Amino acid sequence: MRIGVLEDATGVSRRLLRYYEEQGLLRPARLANGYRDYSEADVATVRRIRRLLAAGLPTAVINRILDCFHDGDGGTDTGNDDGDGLMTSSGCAGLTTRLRRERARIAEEIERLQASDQALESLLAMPARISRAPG
DNA sequence: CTTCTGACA
DNA sequence: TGTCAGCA
Repeated sequence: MRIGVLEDATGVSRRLLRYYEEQGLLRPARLANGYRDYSEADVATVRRIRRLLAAGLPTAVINRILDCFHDGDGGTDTGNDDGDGLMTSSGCAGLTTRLRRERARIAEEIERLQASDQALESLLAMPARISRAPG
C-alpha cells in the first residue's frame, strides 16, 4: 500500500511516516515510480512505534525493540486492537529486564523530583520577607 | 491527483 | 510536525 493508505489506516501523517523511515523504524519497499510500498505488517509496526514513542523511548531504542515483535497476530483482523505484545524471540533476551531497569530508573527520578518539590513547597511556606536590596 | 525530497517556521 | 516548492 502507498503512504496515503497507511496514513488513513494508522492515523499517522505522511510526514511522520517518512520521518520514521528516516529514523530506520520503517523500511518500505519502493514501487517502480519511486513511491513507498508498505506491507500490511507495517500497519501494526506503526502502532507499535506509536506505543513505544508514547513510553518515552528514543527511536534508537525502539529500533531494537521492534525486532522483538514477531507478529503473533493469529486472530482475524476483526478487532481493531493493536494486537501487539512483546514476543520473546530471536536475540531479544534481556529486553524485558532492561525495560524493567528503565522503569526503576524512572521511579528513582520521580522520587528525587518529589523531594525537590517538597523542599520548594516548604520554602514557599516560610514567611516571605526576602526583600529587594534598597536601590 | 498522489508522492518525492529538501528546507524552513 | 506542518507546509511550501518544483518534479515526475
